[in-house]
Amino acid sequence: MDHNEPLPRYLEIQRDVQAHIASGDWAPGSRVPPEHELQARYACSRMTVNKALSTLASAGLIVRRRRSGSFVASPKSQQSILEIHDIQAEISASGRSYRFEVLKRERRGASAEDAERLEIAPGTPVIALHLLHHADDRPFVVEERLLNLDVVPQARDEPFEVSPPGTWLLNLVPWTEAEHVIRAELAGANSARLLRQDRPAAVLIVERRTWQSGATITWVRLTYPGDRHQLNSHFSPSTRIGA
Amino acid sequence: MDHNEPLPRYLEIQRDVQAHIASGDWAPGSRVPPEHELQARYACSRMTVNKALSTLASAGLIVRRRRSGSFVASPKSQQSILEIHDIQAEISASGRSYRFEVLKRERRGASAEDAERLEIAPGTPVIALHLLHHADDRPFVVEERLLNLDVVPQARDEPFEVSPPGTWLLNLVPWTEAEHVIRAELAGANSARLLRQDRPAAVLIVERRTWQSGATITWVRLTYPGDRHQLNSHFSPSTRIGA
DNA sequence: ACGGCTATTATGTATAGACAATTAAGCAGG
DNA sequence: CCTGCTTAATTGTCTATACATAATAGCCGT
Repeated sequence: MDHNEPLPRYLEIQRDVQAHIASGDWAPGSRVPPEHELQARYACSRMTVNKALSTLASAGLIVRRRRSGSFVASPKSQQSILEIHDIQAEISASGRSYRFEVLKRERRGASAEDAERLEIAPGTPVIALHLLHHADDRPFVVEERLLNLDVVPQARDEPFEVSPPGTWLLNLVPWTEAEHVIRAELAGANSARLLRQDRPAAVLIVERRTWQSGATITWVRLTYPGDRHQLNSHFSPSTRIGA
Repeated sequence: MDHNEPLPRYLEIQRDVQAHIASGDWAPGSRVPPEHELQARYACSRMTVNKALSTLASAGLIVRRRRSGSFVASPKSQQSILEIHDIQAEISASGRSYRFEVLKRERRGASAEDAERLEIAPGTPVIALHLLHHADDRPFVVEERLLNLDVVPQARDEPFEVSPPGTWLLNLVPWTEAEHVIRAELAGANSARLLRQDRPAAVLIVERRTWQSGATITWVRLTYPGDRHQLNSHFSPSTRIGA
């Protein structure tokens, strides 16, 4: 068939550890067994374990410290790779005050549109949200979000009064894949009103989907006033190699 | 000071190889010396060489094949990581016909603005270009570009008649870092005219800078009609590890 | 309590050697 | 000339071991 031949040992170990992390079995911040322990468990040499863990470390899934041991990286560190992200953090980082309001919160079975956006079956329970984020009391971005309750059942009764859903999710669920679609549009009546733009005006629309090992966690559409916001991202081809 | 202590051997080798690639000394497709040769040259064990080369391979800078050896990767493979990219390829891939015209081509000493965009000293020789790309004979995107002749001297007398500069660069120079700034604006008179938009209209502006080991290669501003184009990107937190 | 010394633990790097897997290249036979 | 076999080059993986390095934890003397 596909790969009947056994995986190399280091990959076997690597995936095993990865599975523990992805499943939440080993929570962010918790300790990964030290090399000598894994060595015993998998009956191999320390170099083999080391290769597995070093790879995971360079991929950012775990953090390793001498004498202390290896720890599951907090989702925080993943966020920095995206660089387009947590709105609360983004605003706070620029020294402005942050505030958000929930315009709508609804639990429902997925509509046809919801189902397409989350790549799930219609009728699957979801949470639909509309929010408005403010920076220094000026409207900053409109957020429309769908949450897949099959993947994040914790959201079922979460009121999102303290933390906005983006921040809440980042602290709760590690994601393994993301997709962005970005476009420019003329502001519609509704977003212009919410964002207090004089029409005609341009808006920057970011639609993002996030997955955790294959299952869609959330879909979000962010509508920014074009003249007041821009996206930045800086990256290297893959793992950074040079200095 | 900073790091007086010597680098680990494997990093020393890794950077040495990387330097040969970045400088163009070892062109894309050319062969990297086999492990046993580097082992002799650096007077170390093969595992050390292996670690250096394996890292470069996982970073996509080289490709390794058993029995054949290791080869400098073609910049082509790096391109797929950016995913926002070669306009010619993007249009051709969607089955439309591609055509471009050079509206302006000028060689000059960097102006204050040029200098800031390329992060170079004013007066450094640059090439400034204005282009218009067409898909199926409809205007697709306006390109404004600056090329740093210190890094890419080959561009000095390149007429850009066959390939547009983006494609030309991708095939010539490997990049090690890139930065994007994305925003939405109302179309100005000039871009609306070139892109044949009815005003008011929204445009999506992408500004990209590309570096090769610290030196800015090029700055480019792409202006897309907002209603006819969107950016897509799909990615995992860092290097893909799993299947 | 506080400060500093020491032992211990875990990772980081390196070595020398071994065998496996892949495949290009050359060679022999038709 | 083509076909198939053999050889050899090169990377892939693994082991066992060693020493270096960082940092925690505990101890000790004040």
